[in-house]
Amino acid sequence: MKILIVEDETALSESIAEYLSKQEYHCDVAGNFHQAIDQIEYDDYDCILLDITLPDGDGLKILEQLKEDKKTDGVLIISAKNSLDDKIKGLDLGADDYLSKPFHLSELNARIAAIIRRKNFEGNNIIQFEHLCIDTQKKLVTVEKNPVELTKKEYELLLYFVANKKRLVSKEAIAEHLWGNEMSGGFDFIYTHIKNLRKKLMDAGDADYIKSVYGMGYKFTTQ
Amino acid sequence: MKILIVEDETALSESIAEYLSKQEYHCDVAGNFHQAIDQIEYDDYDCILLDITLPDGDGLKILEQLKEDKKTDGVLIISAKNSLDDKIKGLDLGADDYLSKPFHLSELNARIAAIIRRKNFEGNNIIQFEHLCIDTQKKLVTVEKNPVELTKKEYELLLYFVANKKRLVSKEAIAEHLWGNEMSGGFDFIYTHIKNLRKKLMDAGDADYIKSVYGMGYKFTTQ
DNA sequence: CGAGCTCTTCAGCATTCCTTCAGAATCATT
DNA sequence: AATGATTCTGAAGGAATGCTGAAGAGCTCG
Repeated sequence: MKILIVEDETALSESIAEYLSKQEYHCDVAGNFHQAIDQIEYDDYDCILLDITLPDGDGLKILEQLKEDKKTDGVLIISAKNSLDDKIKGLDLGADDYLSKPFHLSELNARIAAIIRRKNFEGNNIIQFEHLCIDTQKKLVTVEKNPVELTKKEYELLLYFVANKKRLVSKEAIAEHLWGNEMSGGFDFIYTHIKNLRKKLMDAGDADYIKSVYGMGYKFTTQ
Repeated sequence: MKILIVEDETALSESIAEYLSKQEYHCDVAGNFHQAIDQIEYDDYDCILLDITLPDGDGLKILEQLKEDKKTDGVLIISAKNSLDDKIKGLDLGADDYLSKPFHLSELNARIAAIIRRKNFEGNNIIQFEHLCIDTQKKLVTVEKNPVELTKKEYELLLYFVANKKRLVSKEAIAEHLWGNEMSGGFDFIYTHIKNLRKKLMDAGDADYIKSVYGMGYKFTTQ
């Protein structure tokens, strides 16, 4: 579960990040408007904590941007402005919830849990990424509505990629995740599995989701 | 790790510098208001030890200056004035911590370690410098929001430059850092890597961050 | 036990990157 | 301006990494 914290007061964002990290969330912090836009552009988050009062651009503008990209799911607004007006504006723009400063971390935690629960329930165990669709209950994978038949390892590999979509993952990380760091020789089997997964996905649609990064690893993304 | 010590009592500043140097910190000393301002302007520090009671200007003024430049991160105030009033003033102006004279060097060390740890945690994901943005987790580099694809060595080189931004770095230092002082011939590979890195950064944005200083080395900075 | 599938190993090939080098360009000094 | 030192550039060989297809090993199920 990845959470983006958009907050200019470093003391606050830090303590939130520290607290949430202990709750097994993976946190990124953006301290200003531009960082936030960049992060949102390059990664997908399960939940975004958004401070409306940022120094270099109104947090509401970020929300507008998110609305354009249809990514407003899971946005929780944090703000010192607890006027009804702001609250309405925020929720109008598609935010999921609203929390006024100051707040207890435990309450924040509860709200986040609620948002994520709702998102998961809504998504009904179906993970979607571009034209790729994974039904984790039926273990059914489709690309552009064409079914893709994967082996167990290929399926696990795909899930790992999707869970870390748009992120660079090293071969070591993949190996550790799929084989539990019992590695004998080199990374030959990873090459083979990736080759096979790639082929199956490209046969179904014709986009190569798996990008190789020389000397670094792989990145599951578009283009 | 670079630390600036702003302190007029040379006996004290010297013993601090000596102690911290042994802890693998790189120390600069400023003995008065103007020296401090110059140093801060010229270089970036991971931590600034600031004595409030300076002869030619109040240390708090330095803090105000730092606040204007938004560089108050990592400031540790040292002062004989241990009144609550001064403490509050200092922390209000954005200082991270406050230490009253006299103090044990070991305590100073602990506080510095805490500050640097916190700063690193903060900067965990994103390093930003002008229009350059480096996400160290995703290993994603952007200039003016354009992604820049770097090779391993180029990426390491960039990280080294950014870690020593605004500082003159010699070819020898770069070589030692990237190749671990196993050098065969001249510095031809550095030339090549810098050329390539420069080209990629300038293709993405159009500012040359890497300034060559004839006979000295390089400086990563603007203009 | 053996057919069918999956996982792993391996060797050869392809790609990308690192380094080297020579010549051109730049700079400081005379 | 001329000189020598330093830096930049583009091209090319070699090293490292990744990809591919095929074949063997392991597993499951009738």
